[in-house]
Amino acid sequence: MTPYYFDNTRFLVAVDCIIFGFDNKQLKLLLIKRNFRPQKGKWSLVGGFLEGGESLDQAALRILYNLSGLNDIYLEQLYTYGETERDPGERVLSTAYYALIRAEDYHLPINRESTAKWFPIEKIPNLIFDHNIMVDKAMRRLRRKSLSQPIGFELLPDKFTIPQLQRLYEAIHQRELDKRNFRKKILSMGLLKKLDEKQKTGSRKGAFYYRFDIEKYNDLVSTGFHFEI
Amino acid sequence: MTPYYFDNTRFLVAVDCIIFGFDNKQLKLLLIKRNFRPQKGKWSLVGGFLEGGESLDQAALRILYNLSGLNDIYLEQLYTYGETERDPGERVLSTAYYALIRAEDYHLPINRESTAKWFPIEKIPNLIFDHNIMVDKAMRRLRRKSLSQPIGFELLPDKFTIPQLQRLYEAIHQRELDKRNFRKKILSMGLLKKLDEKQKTGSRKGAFYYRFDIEKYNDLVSTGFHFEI
DNA sequence: CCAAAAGTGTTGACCGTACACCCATGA
DNA sequence: TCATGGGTGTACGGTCAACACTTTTGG
Repeated sequence: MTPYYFDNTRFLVAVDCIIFGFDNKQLKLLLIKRNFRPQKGKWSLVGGFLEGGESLDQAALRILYNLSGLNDIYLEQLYTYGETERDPGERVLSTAYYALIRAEDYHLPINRESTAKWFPIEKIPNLIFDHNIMVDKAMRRLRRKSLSQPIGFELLPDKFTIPQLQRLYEAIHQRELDKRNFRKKILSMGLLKKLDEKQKTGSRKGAFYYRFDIEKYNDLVSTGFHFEI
Repeated sequence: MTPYYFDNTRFLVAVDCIIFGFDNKQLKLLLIKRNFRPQKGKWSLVGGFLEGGESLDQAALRILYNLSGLNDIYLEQLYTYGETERDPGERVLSTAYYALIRAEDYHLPINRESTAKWFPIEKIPNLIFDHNIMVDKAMRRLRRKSLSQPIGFELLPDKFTIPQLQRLYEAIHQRELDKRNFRKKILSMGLLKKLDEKQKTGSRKGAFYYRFDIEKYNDLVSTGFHFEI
């Protein structure tokens, strides 16, 4: 590579991840206790610095993999924060990503147990720098996306019940939904395959499991599809 | 400032602007002929490198100001492109912004006349690097935003007529709209103030001018407002 | 047999869409 | 007087929201 641009300033670039999870009741966020300066000991998003040979997306995947051991995480770039004083230590740009992970897939690595913790989204503590702003933006994006794309399935196990899915949407939108209308709407899209199996925990009667029909989804996407809860 | 992060790689960061304009018929994009290597002579978005003391937003404003002399431009960050090989000259991250400018406000500076040019959005040439991808994303964002926020007013003069506004929405969405339904919808939001003055060019009868009612808009925004065309 | 969650339909209000004719005026 | 774009109302169909009772079964 020939260097063309020698004269220009170079910058540190961080990647910070807003990691959402769902435990069948609450929408949660994974935070860590920062173990280096500045602001050591305060809660923060999971993050790291962009390295020389990797793209931004790759850096986000690396950071998530190091934390969780998971590889196939739903991930989307959110925004890049570029205020000059956002990190009091030194000037750092930060590209924020948000991730959706299935609680069941996730097991905290032993070496993280002491420092990483899930927080319900209504109880996020004060975070370092501009991280609370990032969380707010991620929350708004998740709400919006969940209305026009079936993004919620990334937060649920492979097999799930309609009441489970409804609780997820209620957690994302922080309001109660009518179960008749919800079921009607969801099923009318034709994206769920009903299984012959029932979930027996959580109720006497039991709720049928469903599976997300990814093939039908891809068909619909390719024909310009839009769905609303 | 104490340096905390010495060990990490630093990166060149560019800011590229997708500049939309509207001339009462077509939606247009302002492009420039690149006058430095690599890929000198090819069409490109307007851009520049982020400098030491400025935020990303400030860099975008500086770049727009240098090109147009305009200060109060509608500007929004779009996405940050971080592939390692996106610039064949050397590794450069690029944060893309999109801007909406009123054609009437804009006069090309003399020194740019030979190199900057408006292109109708249906006729965008091949651009350098990943700039066509940026343009596509900006176009989709503009379409989406125009449905939920009255963003279109940024592209029109202070006083405008309903048919003018309709032509803008038709250009953004690339489909024809019914004029009765459009007028009904737009006026029902109560965001337009009718003036006592008519535009006499463009038709025999003349069309009443309207002005965007920013105060009512702010009221509505603060009460959680959503509008669709 | 009872508590607790799953499952099921109907109706009225509202909204989006389709559609055709008159108006004002400059040339 | 005529060509051109501006301006207006109605009716239909589909979608959203509100609403209450029955089913299943483990304890």
